[in-house]
Amino acid sequence: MKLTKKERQHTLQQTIADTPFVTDDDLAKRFGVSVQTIRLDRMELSIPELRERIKTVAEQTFEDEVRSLPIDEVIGEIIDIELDKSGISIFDVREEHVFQRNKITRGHHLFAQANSLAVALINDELALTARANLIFSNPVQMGDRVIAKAKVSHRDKHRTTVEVMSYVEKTLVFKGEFEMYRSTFQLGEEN
Amino acid sequence: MKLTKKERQHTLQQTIADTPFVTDDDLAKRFGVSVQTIRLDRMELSIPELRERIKTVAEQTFEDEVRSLPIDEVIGEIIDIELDKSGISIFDVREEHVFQRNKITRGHHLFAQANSLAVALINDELALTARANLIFSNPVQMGDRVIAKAKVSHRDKHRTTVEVMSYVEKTLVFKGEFEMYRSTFQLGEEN
DNA sequence: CTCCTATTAGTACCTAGTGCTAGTAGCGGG
DNA sequence: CCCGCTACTAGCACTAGGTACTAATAGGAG
Repeated sequence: MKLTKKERQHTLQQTIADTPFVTDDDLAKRFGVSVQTIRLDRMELSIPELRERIKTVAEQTFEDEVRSLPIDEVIGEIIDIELDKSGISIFDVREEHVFQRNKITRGHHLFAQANSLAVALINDELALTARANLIFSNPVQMGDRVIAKAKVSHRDKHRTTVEVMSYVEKTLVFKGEFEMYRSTFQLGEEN
Repeated sequence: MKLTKKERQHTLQQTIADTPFVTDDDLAKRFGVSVQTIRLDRMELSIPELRERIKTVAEQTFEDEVRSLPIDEVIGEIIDIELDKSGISIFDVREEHVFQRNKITRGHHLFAQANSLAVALINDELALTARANLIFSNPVQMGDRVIAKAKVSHRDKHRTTVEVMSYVEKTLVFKGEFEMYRSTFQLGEEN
């Protein structure tokens, strides 16, 4: 038996969300209705045409790429940064970041957020972590928003020490001291 | 004065690389030639049409999204383990684990491997990292195989200390001391 | 029986092209 | 001076994957 309009529209929405590169023609065949019906459905649900959907996805990538040039490969979103001084990043803990059994955030994600932020802070061509001292003071649950605050505490010719404190609400959940190695040649101008 | 064919084609290639969402019409106006000339240029340079370019970018994103989900559970492959005593895991460094600029492994992947191994060693329901002391003694390149060896060095009622040494060939690249917190209630069977 | 909803069919038009044929402008060689 | 070559331009038919619109039909509720 065929689906009702409501059922079909609901399924349609799901199908397009899962496989956005599908044409009206494909959909019509899949649901056993005419192309026009699919078009009416899309209109009612305000789903744009295939080309617009593809374009949106592509534009997203392009924006991401442009944005990710300087603040490259960061875990968590950097919301404020002053090079060689301080920075703040946000990391929302989702399903894939926790232990399945107890829904507690796996330590390496907190480390990754803090370490990424520390790397981003360094105003040099090359920045590598040389040493780190970590304290995981409180477990972080799924759904928590972790705010990491980093501050450069010491700096000499080749080494920069960064202190990162990560909080959920007002609670300190992680503290890390990162000794970062910098390359000698500095670029000076950066954005 | 106008550009020669060679100059135009070279600039065209650059322009499309920079702004892939540009139509032949736009390009024709930009270079002061006809649309047909642009089409001939694209053919000679085997540059696909706008829609194909957009589609390629979009497909890339879509694949990336799927791929980026599982930074999951155990990082690296555990090849030997004796609970509460010692363990070994292998981690092959690929493209997605390194900094784009210098192809050096990002620190959090080495941490993740070591920390995962430390967690796996603990024969308890709940194992959380409480503290860690890390030394990244040598940079790890793309393509390297990192072998992490973990050993339990100390154990009391609630805490277990695990020492992890990671090597590429015979070179120590990472050393970590993990203080792990265990839950009291033990299950015995685990994998 | 009539109104309403759901669906289908068909037309004109759009964009950003491909594929093809044909024409022109300028230049060098014989 | 015409011949041939390269570079460029123009036009037409056709394509996919649509939009926008009109019209027709089937089936049920009141």
